[in-house]
Amino acid sequence: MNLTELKAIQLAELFSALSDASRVRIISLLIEGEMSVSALAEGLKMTESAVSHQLRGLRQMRIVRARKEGRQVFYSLEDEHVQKLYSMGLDHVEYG
Amino acid sequence: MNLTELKAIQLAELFSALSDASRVRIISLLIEGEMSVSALAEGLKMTESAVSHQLRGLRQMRIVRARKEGRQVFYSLEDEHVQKLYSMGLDHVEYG
DNA sequence: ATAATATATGAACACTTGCTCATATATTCA
DNA sequence: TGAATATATGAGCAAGTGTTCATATATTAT
Repeated sequence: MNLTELKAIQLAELFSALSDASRVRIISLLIEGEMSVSALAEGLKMTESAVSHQLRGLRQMRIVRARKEGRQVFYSLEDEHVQKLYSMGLDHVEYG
Repeated sequence: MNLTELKAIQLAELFSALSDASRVRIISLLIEGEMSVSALAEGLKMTESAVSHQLRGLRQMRIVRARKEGRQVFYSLEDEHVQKLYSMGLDHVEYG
């Protein structure tokens, strides 16, 4: 297949989105529907700042999308690709 | 789904296997069949030491398997899970 | 306007990661 | 046995990551 270095880097970046337990947990919540930063922070027992920092990275990778409503910002998954990767990975961890 | 912290960590570890361009390229070569450390090093233009260090990590994550033959060690993918993650990720990068 | 609330951001720091270089181990060959 | 070859490993280091803490920005309520 002779993967180009560029694509190797892009692939690595994509998988990096799920290479941290906090981000995995954020995504696992967003799979169930959109959530505000503070709701995520409470659900994950993380500070809002830490969640916000992670969301920023996920936003830049186009993994999540932000929707502002008043002073809250609701995040949701950008598309179904990451969700598919997530569930395939979970299968591997659970029954692999 | 209420992902446990343990599973979040395991998932993150699994995706970490593919979160670095060198490892992605190693895996992309191993998808085509088993290879010795030196063949990988040459194909990837990496030192054998660097390749060996990465293979060690992949071995510990049970992503690759080692088969010794004389003084060479041939590596191959442990199962098809990672290959599936890889090709799904590649789809996303190429047409996503 | 002022205060309160929700989120974002930057700096700082501890921790991790991936490499190089030197060295060790194992195997084959002379 | 000793030299050569293939791989593995440990130390050290530069670069990257994820958090906290302080502060900034935006929005709403009084």
